Amino acid sequence: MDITLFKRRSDYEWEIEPTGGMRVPGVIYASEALVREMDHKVYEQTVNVAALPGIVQASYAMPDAHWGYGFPIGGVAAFDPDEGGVVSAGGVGFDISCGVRCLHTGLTADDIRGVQKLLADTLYVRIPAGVGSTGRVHLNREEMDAMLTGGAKWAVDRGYGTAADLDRTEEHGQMRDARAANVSDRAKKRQQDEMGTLGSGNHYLEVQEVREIYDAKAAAAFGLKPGDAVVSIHCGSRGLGHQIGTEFLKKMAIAAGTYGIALPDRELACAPIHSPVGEEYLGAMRAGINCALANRQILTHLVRGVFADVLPQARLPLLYDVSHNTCKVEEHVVDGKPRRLFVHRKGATRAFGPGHPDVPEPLRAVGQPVLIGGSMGTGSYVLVGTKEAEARSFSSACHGAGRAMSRHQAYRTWKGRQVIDELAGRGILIRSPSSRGVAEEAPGAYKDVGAVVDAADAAGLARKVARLEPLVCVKG
DNA sequence: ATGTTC
Repeated sequence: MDITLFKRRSDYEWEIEPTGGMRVPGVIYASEALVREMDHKVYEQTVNVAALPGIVQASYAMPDAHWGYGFPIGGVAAFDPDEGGVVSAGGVGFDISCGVRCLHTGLTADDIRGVQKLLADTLYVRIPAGVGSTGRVHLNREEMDAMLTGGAKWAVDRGYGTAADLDRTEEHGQMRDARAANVSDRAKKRQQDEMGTLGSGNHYLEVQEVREIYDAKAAAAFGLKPGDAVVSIHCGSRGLGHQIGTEFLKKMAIAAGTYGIALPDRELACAPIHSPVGEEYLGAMRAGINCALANRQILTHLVRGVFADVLPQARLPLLYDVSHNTCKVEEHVVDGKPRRLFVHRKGATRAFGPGHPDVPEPLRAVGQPVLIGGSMGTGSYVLVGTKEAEARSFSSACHGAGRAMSRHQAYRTWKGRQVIDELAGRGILIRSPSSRGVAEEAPGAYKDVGAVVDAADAAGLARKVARLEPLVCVKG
């Protein structure tokens, strides 16, 4: 990307001054090197979002931003319903409430290495992964609606996990104001056999080792120390979320015309927050959030079952569960005044700072855990929310490494077998139903996640706490 | 991301 397009606010904050139809500035948080590496489409899309009605403060892009459908992936935008603000399905993303949860194990990485192959094989057999994978949980109409309303709480009520898990999940595991009736029969049908499944693409389940601690106080509060083994799960709302996104993009394209909203890009289809379509989407999207929360909760139960058999001394309490594809109603201070805003985070993680009432009490003094998934070879990070991010990004941070190479290019560059062998040589066991998927997810196809989290840290969006490296990875 | 193009 051409760096001269930006006004440099600091080494990690790059402003696009408002011109043309832009109602607010664009702001990209990244190092100069990351901005230069970004696709020019990130610039265009950040500019386009800034032109939407009711946008507040700025159109933001996180350090891992890349080209998405309409909104950039790694985009954050907040809208005020009282100023004509809109909600956009493309501003949430197709995989509604895709996110990451991290579980302690009470074990060390050495404990894992003793049974690493057995653990990898058992996880692979018991955790359904891949395109169209189905699970053991099958929902009739009544249970589907209960799940869409109840989220992770629904799952816990049916024996998949414990009440303590809910204390460590955003929204306490149950998104309010979800409307199962707003979710189409087709979306429900696609999901009826897909609960407790990982899906495909960049979704994964990993057993990881805590390799480095950057913030001793936060790490202690999070219960992380070097050599600890943890389990991270990255997945979302599967076919249901995708179907909701697809249907509402069409409805919003029509609604935008009806309400006379000038769209700089057709993909930015949106509707006023308080319009019938806007409210219908919000109810369905919240049901999609509950689907993703329930899905990760059932997967957690499956993982605990595997550990009970392979490493029965293990205990797997939840550290935290974050979603990085959402639109949520939050109170934020803008120009000294608190306002109720609809915050879209698409490929961006909520990152509440210390003292925020929505951070679980045992963690509140240090801030919300921010879980960042990396690639199979380079590992992942745990960060913590900061006070500064409130003013900088509506308390948001990056969500992952971001692709540096298209899936197709990665498929042409690597063979799945080659990636698996190379990682095995470094002590990382990969299990996947798709050799092509592994090639597409080769570590070399991703940006350097370390550079991304360093930029997030330096920009004050969140602070680095720990780095995790994979021992076992089940890929979809 | 996605019953990998309704």
